Amino acid sequence: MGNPLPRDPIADAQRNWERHGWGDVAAPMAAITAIMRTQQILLGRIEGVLKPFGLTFARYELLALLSFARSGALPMNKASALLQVHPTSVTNAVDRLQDAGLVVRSPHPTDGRTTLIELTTEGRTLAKRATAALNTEVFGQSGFGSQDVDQLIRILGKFRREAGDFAG
Amino acid sequence: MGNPLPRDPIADAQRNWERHGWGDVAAPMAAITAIMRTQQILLGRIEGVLKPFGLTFARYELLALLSFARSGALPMNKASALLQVHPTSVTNAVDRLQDAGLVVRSPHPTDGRTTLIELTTEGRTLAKRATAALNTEVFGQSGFGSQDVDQLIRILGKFRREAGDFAG
DNA sequence: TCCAAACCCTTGGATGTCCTAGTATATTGC
DNA sequence: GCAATATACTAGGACATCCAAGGGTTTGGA
Repeated sequence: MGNPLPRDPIADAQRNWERHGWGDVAAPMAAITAIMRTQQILLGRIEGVLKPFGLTFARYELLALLSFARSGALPMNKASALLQVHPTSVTNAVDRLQDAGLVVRSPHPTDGRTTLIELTTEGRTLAKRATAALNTEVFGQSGFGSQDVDQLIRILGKFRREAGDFAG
Repeated sequence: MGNPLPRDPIADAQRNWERHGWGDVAAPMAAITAIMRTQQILLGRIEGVLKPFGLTFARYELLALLSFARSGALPMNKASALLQVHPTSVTNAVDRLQDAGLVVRSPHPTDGRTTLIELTTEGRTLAKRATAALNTEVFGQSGFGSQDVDQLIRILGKFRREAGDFAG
């Protein structure tokens, strides 16, 4: 699945769009396709780094989120909102993290509907180690120049706000 | 799963990273996380537009790829390489597209190992209609400014080349 | 010539995501 | 106070992605 192609398939697609009379949306199409592909590449790198820890990106994200919560615990619906994934995805991740002994479910003290997810000691330790690995092996050598990083944060931040991700 | 958050969770994460002594990689982490989230938003829009056509993004991509091939047919391994997905993902997509009558498998004329995927007439028609819908409803109103589109294409193009996606 | 290595596709299994529906608990309104 | 509505989580199902392994076909070197 891996050898480099002789030509950029996205640039080719953009030319195809123009050739078929869709020149007005060819550039945004190319930009969006590039985002999809870049995400795929980055996710692959991240999963590769996390694999030795027995973690996937989805589980890592939850672990990291918990590790930054003051108490090390969060309601499931809060985690779902912050991670911006469907509640059932959180249920799934918690099931597996709990099986691995990294988190535990505990009842909410006042709301009987709510379940709290709580980091165990091993969970907290693993989150720390996995974060260190990601920082060194992925974020520290992203391949984006410093100015490009700023541009991405600006452009995508504006996009996310307009898409209704957050107020501000 | 949908109300806007009061604050940008990625900006919060970036602050958390800085607070924990990872200031040197906090910005790339934020940029990468923003790419992941942006991809998720865009994929959601795309799937929403394709749903009425009975297509998913994976199936649409294959259909579109075939519709741009001169002969309307491609070997499966070629499709796998161009779409940059695992061969088994192509097998899966072709199974479903074939069930829907949009493509057919045919043997390669000279290489007995290879299977060609070929568009049917319905497949070609549906590809056209789905592309028109995506152009109008997603690419035509991406929310990215024209200069931002250029920046994204430039930054992500460089990234993909350095990641080994294509030579050039 | 002929057999081992390389290549192509598919099957089976693990994960993750979403949606729909169902159960349990809280909150609201009359 | 009690019924109607809203909220929180989970079970089951549809899809997609990857990896590992298996069976058929081609290629290439001894």
